[in-house]
Amino acid sequence: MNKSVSKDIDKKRKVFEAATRLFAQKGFDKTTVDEIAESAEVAKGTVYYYFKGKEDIFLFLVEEGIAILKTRVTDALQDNQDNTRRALQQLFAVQLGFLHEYQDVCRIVLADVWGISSRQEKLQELLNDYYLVVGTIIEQGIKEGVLYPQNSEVLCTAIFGMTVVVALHFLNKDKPVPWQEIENQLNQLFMRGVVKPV
Amino acid sequence: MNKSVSKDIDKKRKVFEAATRLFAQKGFDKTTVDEIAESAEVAKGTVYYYFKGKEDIFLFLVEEGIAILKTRVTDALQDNQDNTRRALQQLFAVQLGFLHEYQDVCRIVLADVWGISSRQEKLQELLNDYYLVVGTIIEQGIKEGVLYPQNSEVLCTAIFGMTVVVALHFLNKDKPVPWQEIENQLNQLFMRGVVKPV
Amino acid sequence: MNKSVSKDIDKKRKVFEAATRLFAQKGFDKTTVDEIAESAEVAKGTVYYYFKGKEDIFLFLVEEGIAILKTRVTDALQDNQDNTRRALQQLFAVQLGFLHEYQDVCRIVLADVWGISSRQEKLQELLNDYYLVVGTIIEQGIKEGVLYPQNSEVLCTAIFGMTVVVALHFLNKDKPVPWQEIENQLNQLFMRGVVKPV
Amino acid sequence: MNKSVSKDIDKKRKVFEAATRLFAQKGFDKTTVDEIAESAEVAKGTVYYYFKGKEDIFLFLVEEGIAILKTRVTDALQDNQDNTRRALQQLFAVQLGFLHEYQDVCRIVLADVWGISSRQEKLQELLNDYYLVVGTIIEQGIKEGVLYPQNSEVLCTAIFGMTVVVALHFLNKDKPVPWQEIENQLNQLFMRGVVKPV
DNA sequence: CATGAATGAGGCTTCATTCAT
DNA sequence: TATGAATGAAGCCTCATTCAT
Repeated sequence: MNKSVSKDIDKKRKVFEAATRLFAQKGFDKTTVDEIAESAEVAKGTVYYYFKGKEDIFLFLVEEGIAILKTRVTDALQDNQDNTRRALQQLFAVQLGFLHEYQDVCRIVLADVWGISSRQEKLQELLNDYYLVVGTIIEQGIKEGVLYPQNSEVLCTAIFGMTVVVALHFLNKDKPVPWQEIENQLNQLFMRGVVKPV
Repeated sequence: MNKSVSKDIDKKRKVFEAATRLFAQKGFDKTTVDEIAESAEVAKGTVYYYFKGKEDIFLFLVEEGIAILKTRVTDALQDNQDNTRRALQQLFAVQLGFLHEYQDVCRIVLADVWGISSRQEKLQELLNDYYLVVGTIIEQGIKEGVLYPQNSEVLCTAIFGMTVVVALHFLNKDKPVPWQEIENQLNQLFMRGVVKPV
Repeated sequence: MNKSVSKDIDKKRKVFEAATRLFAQKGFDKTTVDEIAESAEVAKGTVYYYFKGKEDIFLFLVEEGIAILKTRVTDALQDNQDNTRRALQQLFAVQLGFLHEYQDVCRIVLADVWGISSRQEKLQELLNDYYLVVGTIIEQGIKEGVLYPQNSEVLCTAIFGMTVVVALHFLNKDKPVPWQEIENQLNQLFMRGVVKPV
Repeated sequence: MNKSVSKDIDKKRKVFEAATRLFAQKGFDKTTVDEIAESAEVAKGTVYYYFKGKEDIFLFLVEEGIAILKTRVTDALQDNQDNTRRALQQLFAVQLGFLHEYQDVCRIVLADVWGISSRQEKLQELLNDYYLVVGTIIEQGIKEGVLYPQNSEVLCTAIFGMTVVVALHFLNKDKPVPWQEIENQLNQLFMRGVVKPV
C-alpha cells in the first residue's frame, strides 16, 4: 500500500518533471503532450488524469517555481532584516542558487513572460508578487539611508534581469558556471558601481 | 513598371510588418499564416511568394532587428572611443532607445532566446556577436583603468539583462515608461553602485 | 447480510436510474460513464461491476421500457377485447400515460430508433413486436366491421407516430402538458376525422 | 474556369451529401469527420475548409432540409387557399413526397429533435416555424367551419408525427413503399376517422 | 505577380474500459 | 463487493504548405 501511494505520487511527479524539462528545452508550444507522456514514461491518458491539460501543467510548474523562489528570498531577507547590505548580498546568492537548481523553470518563465496572451498575464501577476517582496527590502534600505534614493521598481527588476540573464548565459555554455565570481561581481557592482571615481 | 515595383515592395513590406506585429502580440507559434495574410491585406499565397515560410519571416525579422541594434551600438561606441565613461552611458541610451522603438522585435527575440533547441542556437549566436561588441569596449575601459577590473562577459550580459528586463517590465504596464529615469538610474548604478559607502 | 444485499440492489438501481436520467437529458453518446457514476454516487468501477458497459445499461433500460409499454397495452386491450371502440380509446390513454410517466426512456428510445445501423435494428425489432400487438386489435376491429377496412400496418404506425410526436412536442415546452385535451382530440380524430362532412 | 467553379461547388456538395447520408445512417455522434471526408472523397482538411465543424454541417443540412419542406408546403397551401379540404390533402402529399426524397434529412431531424442540447434547441426552433405554417391553414379551416373546432397545435404535430413515422417505418422495410395507399388512408382518416359511426 | 482552394500531418483532448487491490 | 488509478484508441480540429491558374 505504501508502495502504491508512492507510485501515484511518482507518476504525477514524473509527468511534472518531464514537462519542465521539455518546456525549458523547446518552449511550451513546441512541446507536445505525446512527448511529455513518453518522456515521463506514462500513457498519454495519464497526463490528463493528473492535469486538466497542457496549460494546466504549465501553470502548476510556474506557480510552484516562483513560490519556491519567493519563499527562499523572503526567508533570506527576514534573516537579515537589520542589515540591508547583507540582505542584498543574500538576494544575489539566493537568486543565483535558485537559477542553478531550477534553471528549467527560469527558462520557461523568461520565455513566456513577454507577449500578452492570457497565460502570460497569470505569469506576470506571479512575478509582480515576487518583485513586491524584493521592493520592500529596497525601500527599507533607502529609508534607512543605506541605499541611494531611487526608484525601487527599476532596481528590483534590474536585479532580477541581470541575475537571470547572466546566469542563463553561462548555463548555455558547456563550461562550468563561475557562480562565485558572478556573485562577487554583482555584489561589487552594487557596492561601488563599475566605473572608478575620477 | 515603376508602379508595379513599388507595389511589390509594398506587399512584401506589408507582410513583414504584419508578421512583426502579430509575432510580438501573440508569439510565433500562436500566429497563423492566415492571420498574417489577412492583417497584411494580401492573399495567403502571397506570403509564400515573398517568404519561404513562416520560419523564414521570423529569421528575416530577427536578423534585421539585431543588425540594427548592433549597428547603433557600434556607432555609439566608436563615437566615444576615447571616453569609456561616456561610451557606457551611450550604451544604456542606445539599448533603451532600441527597446522603445523596436519593442515588437525585442519581444519576439527575447521570447525565443532562452531555450536550448536548434532555433535558439542561431539566435544565441547573433546575441553572442552582440556581446562581443560590448565586451570590447568594457575590456578597453578596464585596461585604461577607467573601470574596475572584472569579468567583462559577466558585465556585458548583466547590462543586457538589466536593460531588457527593466524596459519590458515597464512596457507591459499601461502607464508611459519613465525612460529618462530608468536611464539615469542605470547610469548611477554603474557610477557608484546602489549602496552608500560606510 | 440482508443489509448488504439491499445495498447491492441499491447501487445497481442507483446506477440504472442515473443513467436513465442522463441519457434522456443529454443523449447516449454525450453521457459519460464518469457522469453516471458521479450522479449515482458510486465509483466508476462499480458501474462496470453491475453492467457489462455503457451499451449494456442502454439495452437494459430500453428493453425494460418497451416491455412495460407492451404489458400495459396488452392488458388494456385484453380488458376491452369485446369493444374495439373502447380498446382504441384505451390505447391512446395508455400510450400517453406511458409517455408521461416514462418520458426519459421514451426520449432515449426515440432518439435512436430512426437510424438504420445495427443498434437500431434491435430496437426496431422490439418496436415491431409492439406494433403487432396493436395491429391485432385493429384487424379484429376491421373484421368485426367496427373499423373501416384499411391497412392495419399504416394505422398502427400512424397511431404510434402521432401520439409520440404530439406528446414530446408538448413535453419540450415549459408549460404543463394538456394531456386530457390531447387524448380527447386524438379520440375524436379517430371517431369522425377532422373534416366535417359536406 | 467553368470547370473549376463547378468543381468547387462539387466538393462542398459532396461533403454535404456524404454527411447527410452518414448522419441518417449512424446518427450525428457516431459519424466521424474522417468518414465524411472519405465518403465524400475529399481530404479531411477540405471538410473544414467549407464548414466550421461537424456541428456546422449538421445545421446547414437541417436548415436546408426544413427550408425546402416549408417552401413546398407553403406553396401547396397557397395554391389551395380557398379550399381547405384540398389543402389538407396536398399537405399529406407534399409531406410524403418530401419524406420520399429527403428521408435522410428526416431521419436526422427525428433522431435529434428529442433531448435538450443546444443543437436541438435550434432544431426545435426550425420545426416550430414549420408547425406555424401548417397551423395557420388549420385555424383558417376551423374558422371557415370546414374543420371541427380543436387545438391546432395538437393537430399539426399529430399530422407531422403520423406522416413521418409511417413513412419511415415503411422505408425501413425492404419492400417498396405503398405511397399512394398511405396517402389515401391518411386522407380518409382525416375525412371520416377510422371508426364507423354507430 | 498573385491567388486561394485543397491538403494531410499532427496536435489536444475525451472517455470507455481494465485491473490490481 | 467495490474501487479508482491508469490506459490508449479514437475523435475533432488547426494550420503550414503546395499548386494550378
